[in-house]
Amino acid sequence: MSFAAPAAFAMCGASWHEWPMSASKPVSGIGAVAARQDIHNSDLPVLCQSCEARHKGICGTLSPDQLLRLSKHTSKHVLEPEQPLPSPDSDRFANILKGIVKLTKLTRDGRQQIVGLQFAPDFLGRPYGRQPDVTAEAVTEVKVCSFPRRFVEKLIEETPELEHMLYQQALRELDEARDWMLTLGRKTAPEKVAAFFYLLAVRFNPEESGDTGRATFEIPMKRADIADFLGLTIETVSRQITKLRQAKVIVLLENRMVEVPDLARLRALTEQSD
Amino acid sequence: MSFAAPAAFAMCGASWHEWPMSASKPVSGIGAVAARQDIHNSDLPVLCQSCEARHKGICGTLSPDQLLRLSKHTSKHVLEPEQPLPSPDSDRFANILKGIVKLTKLTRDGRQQIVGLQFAPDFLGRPYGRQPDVTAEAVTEVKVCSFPRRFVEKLIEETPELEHMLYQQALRELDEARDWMLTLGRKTAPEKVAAFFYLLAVRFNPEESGDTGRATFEIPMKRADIADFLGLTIETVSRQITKLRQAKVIVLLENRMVEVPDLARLRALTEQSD
DNA sequence: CGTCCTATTGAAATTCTTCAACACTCGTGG
DNA sequence: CCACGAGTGTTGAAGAATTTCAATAGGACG
Repeated sequence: MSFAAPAAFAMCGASWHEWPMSASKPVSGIGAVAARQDIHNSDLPVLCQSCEARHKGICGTLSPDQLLRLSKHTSKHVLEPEQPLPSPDSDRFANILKGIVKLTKLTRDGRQQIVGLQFAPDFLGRPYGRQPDVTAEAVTEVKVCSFPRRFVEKLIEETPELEHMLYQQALRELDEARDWMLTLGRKTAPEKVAAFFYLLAVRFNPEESGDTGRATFEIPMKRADIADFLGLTIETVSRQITKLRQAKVIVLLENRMVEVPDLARLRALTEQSD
Repeated sequence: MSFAAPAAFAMCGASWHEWPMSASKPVSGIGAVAARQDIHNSDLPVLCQSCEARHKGICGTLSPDQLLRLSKHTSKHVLEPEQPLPSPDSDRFANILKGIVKLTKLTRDGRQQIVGLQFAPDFLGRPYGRQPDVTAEAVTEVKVCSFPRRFVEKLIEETPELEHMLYQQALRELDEARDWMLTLGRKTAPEKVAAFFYLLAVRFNPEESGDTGRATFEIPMKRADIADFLGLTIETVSRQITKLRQAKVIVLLENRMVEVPDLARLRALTEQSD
């Protein structure tokens, strides 16, 4: 099944703030954050009640009153793969409810690097000043809530808990970015591709990441995205995948479905130690 | 001139928490942050009064009372190049008062990647949980104030302004990390080295970074550090520096002193557009 | 003066990219 | 029903960029 984009959405060009707000449904997530667990569904804006991100995400730090005010400025959208989201310094912020979003950077001659992958319930936006030259695009089908930048910034100022949660997310992203810098700067193509699959395996099979087990998952992006993530060419990625398959480290069920029979073996390839 | 390390300091091994606290002088920075500008020097702990970081840094967000309490747990240290600092998840946090600190990551077989460079008055530490496998080392001579992790964490909890400032720093570091990811993943060796020199030129000559001017600065690290920063080998770095010199984009006065006659020309090499 | 550390340079080897051809899937329209 | 084209992925061969290995030079220091 799939969530079809609203018709009006098809008119959406490259810029987020041109989104037809009339087509949007206000919505928000409520959180199961400790301090707020005593809030009942009935206290909340109608559209937050059924929000997929209710148990996590920034909305969990907000009071019912704040949620209500926010929901008045909120719109919910579905994006198809490749559709642009507000760049992190645009005039709208957003919350990912479902799907994967890539943050990319470009050189003048068109070389591209993915500098971040974000999943639900991540917050998308760069409070306080601009983040130069970063573009956000849907990788998979993506559902988001979006809000006016100004409104969220005001909310942050009056809600230390919200800023706290955003700080946590920033720290997490920073950890991930630095992990990836080691991969980009110092690892070989085989290691990079193995690291990518290992990343996916752990992300999508968190329970069995005891390293003793197997994992099955769908590669959520096309080869070009993988290449842009790893700092390689499509061809090199393809060749390395072929080698992993020949070595029986992975089994490709379809083009996108992968089975890893032995996670420990895959992880070993992540970082050659000889 | 140089700040000699205290004698007791010479015994300091790889781990920060073994620092001889008896040899430390309590100290702290006070900030010229708006909300606190009405504070007089005389209200402050003696050692904060002469702190080099007084006009910026995290201490600027603290009340005189908080500063006083903090200063009781604070020690000041001088580190020589290559000396380790507390890794970002150790049990001590710190504030850089002077010098440059590198954050590095290692693969099992010893390949190294610098994932962050920090300057005064940056805060060193990773509140809330661990940052796996990151090491911090002095690049130049470094002066720091250090504090017990627990104490700072408590301070953060009770001071939203402090958390705000740390959030700002995290966002800045994230921007820088992502900028660098583009360089690591998608730029050629000549571009990488040019980007490195451009970074230094802008950092150390911020006034004249109007791109019309010249810049003179000292490369604050050795070739091995540059290589680890750029994801290259020492030899490649050396060769690219030679080429920049031959092309008269830079003039090497000594091994470490660099003059850039035309910043715009250097910047152009940062990202080939043909 | 010898040693250690840092930096440079050259030549060979390797890795990755580039260029080019081909295969597969899916939807459209004849 | 099949042909066509666009989008995606794979594979091969040649070329380019970077690393590796090895040799040398300069400076600091005892």
